[in-house]
Amino acid sequence: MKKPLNQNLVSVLRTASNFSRQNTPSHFHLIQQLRNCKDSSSAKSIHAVLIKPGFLYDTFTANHLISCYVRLRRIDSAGQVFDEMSEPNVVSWTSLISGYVNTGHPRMALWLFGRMPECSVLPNEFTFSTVINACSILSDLKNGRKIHAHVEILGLQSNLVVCSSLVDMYGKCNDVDGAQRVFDLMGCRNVVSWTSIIAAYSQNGRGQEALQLFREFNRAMLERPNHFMLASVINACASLGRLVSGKVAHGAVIRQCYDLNDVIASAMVDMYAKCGCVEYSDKVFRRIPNPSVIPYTSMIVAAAKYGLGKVSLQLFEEMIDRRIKPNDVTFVGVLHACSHSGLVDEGLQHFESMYEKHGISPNAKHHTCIVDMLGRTGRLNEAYELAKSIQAEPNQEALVWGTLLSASRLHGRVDIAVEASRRLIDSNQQVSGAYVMLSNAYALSGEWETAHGLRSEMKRTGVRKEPGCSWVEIKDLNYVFYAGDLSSCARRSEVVTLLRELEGKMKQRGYVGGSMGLVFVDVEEEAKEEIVGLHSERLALGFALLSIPKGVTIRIMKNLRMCRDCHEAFKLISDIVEREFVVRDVNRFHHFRSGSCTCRDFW
DNA sequence: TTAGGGTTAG
Repeated sequence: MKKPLNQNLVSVLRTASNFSRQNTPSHFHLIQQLRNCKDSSSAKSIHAVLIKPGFLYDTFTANHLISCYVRLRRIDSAGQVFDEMSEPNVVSWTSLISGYVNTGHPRMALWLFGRMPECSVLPNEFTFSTVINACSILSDLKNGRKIHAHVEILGLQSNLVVCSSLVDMYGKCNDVDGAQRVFDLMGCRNVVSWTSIIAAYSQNGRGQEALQLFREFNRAMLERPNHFMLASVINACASLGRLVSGKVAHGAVIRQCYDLNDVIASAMVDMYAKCGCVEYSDKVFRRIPNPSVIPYTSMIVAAAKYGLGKVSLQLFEEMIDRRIKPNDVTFVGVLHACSHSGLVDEGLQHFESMYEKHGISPNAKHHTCIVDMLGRTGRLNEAYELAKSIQAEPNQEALVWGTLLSASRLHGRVDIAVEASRRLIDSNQQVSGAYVMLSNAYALSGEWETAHGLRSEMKRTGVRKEPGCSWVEIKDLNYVFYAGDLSSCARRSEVVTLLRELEGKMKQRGYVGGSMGLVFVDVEEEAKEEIVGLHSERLALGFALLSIPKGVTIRIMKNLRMCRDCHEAFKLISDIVEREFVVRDVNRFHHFRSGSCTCRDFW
C-alpha cells in the first residue's frame, strides 16, 4: 500500500516544500481553493498544481487534498494521495477512514483502522467517532464493543461526540441497555446525545420509553428539540400507534417550521398511516415541495397497508415519471401493495422489472413478498417451489417459510403447512409461532386430535407462545386485551354476551366465516374454543362496541392477512349495531379508535 | 486539516 521513499529525498523535498510554502503566496491560496472546491475537475487541477513545487510532501497540505477528495466523494483519489504520503498523521488516516464510511464502505474503514497500530499512529477522538459510526452502519456489536474498550483505555470516555456515537452504535446494534449504560455515565449531554438515546429506544420498538426520555429532555435541557430529535419522536409515536402524541409532535414540527422537511415529512406520513389516518399521510405527503425516494416510499407503503394497491402503483409511476430512482425498499412497498390487493400479474411484472429496468437485485424480502402474493391467491404450489429455491440467512428464510405457513393455513393446505412448520422448528426459528399456526391449520381442516397433540407437545417441550394482544385507544386511554385471556378483559361478561348476540344475528343473515373471523362461528364446542381461544381483536371489538356511542366512526386497524375474511363481517357488524366502521390495516396493530381522530387540530 | 443524532420494509 505504501511506497517507501528515500528519506534523504523526502528531507530535501520537504525543505523545498517549506521554502515554497513560506515564500510562495499561492500556497495559502491553493489550500483556500481546496477548501472551497466544489467539483472533481477543479480538485484535479489544484492537485496537479500542488505536485510541481512538492507541496504534497507537506502533510498538512496533503491532508487538505485528501479531505477535499473525501468531501467530493472521490475516495480513490483520496486513497491515492494517502498512499503517496511519506508520513500520514492521524488526520490523514481519519479523513480517509471517514471517506470510506461516507461512501458506503464501512468494512474498508474498519480494516484501515486496524492498520493504524502497525504504522504507529494513535487514533484520536475523531477517529473513534468515525469508526464507531462504521460499526453502527454494519450493526457490528462485536467490533463496536472492542472499540468501546479501546476508547476507555485511551481515556476518551468523557468526549461528548465519542459517547454520542457509542450510544447510537449500541442502539443500532439492538443493545438498548448498552446504549443506556453509556448515556447514564455521560457527564455532559447535549441535544445529539439525547437524540441518540431516544432513537435507540424508538428504533428498538420501545416507543413508550422513547417518549418518556423526550419528556425528560424537555424538562432537563434548555435546548429545544431539533428536527433530528422530532423525527425519532414521531417514529416512536408511529411504533406505538399513538395518534394523540403524534399530533402533538406534528404541532412542534409546524411551530419550528420543519413540516416541509423531506425526512420529517416521511416520518409523519408513516406515523399517520400507522395511526389509522392515511388521509393525513396523504396531506402531509402532498405538501412536500420535491419529495425524494423516501417520502414516496413511505406513501407507497402507507397506501399498501390500507389495501389501496392501485394508489401505491400510481404513486410508483408518478415517481418514475419525475425521474426519482426507486430503491430496494420502494420495491418491497410496491410488491407488498400488489400482494395485499390481489394484483398478482402487476406484482410479478414489477418484480421482473426490478433488475431489468432499475438495476436492483431482488433480495430475500422481495422473494418473501412474491411467496406471499402467490400464497394469498391460492397458488400454493408455485409459492412452495419458490420458497424452496430461496437461499438466505436463517432469519430471512424463516420469514419466507412463515409467510408460506400462513398462506397454507389460510387455504387449508395442511401438507405445505407441515413442511413449512417443520423447517421453522428444525431451524429453531419462530418455533412457538410455527407450532401454533400448524395446530390452527390442523384445526381448520378438522383434524382436532392432531391439533390437540401439537398443543400437548408444546407443553411437554416447554415451548411457550407469547400471547398476542390487541388494544383499543378510546379518548386518551389504552385498553389492552390478550388472546384467550378473559381475565384481562374489562367488562368481560358484557363483552362476551354482546359478541355472542352479534354472532347469532350474523348467522341469521347467512354470514359464514372461517375460524379467524371476528365472530364465534367455529368456537361452539369446548374443544375448539380451547384451541382457537378468544382472539384478542374480538375482545377489543366487543369492548369498543360497548364503550363508544352510536353514530361515531370507529376506525379498526387490523392485520390484512385476515382482511378478506373480515371485511365482509365488518360490513355486517356495522349494519347490525348501527355504527359506521372504517376498516383499515396496520400490520400488527389492532386499534379501535374513537371519532376524535377526525378532529382538525392542525389542518 | 479529521468526528456524532433523524425517515421508508415482511
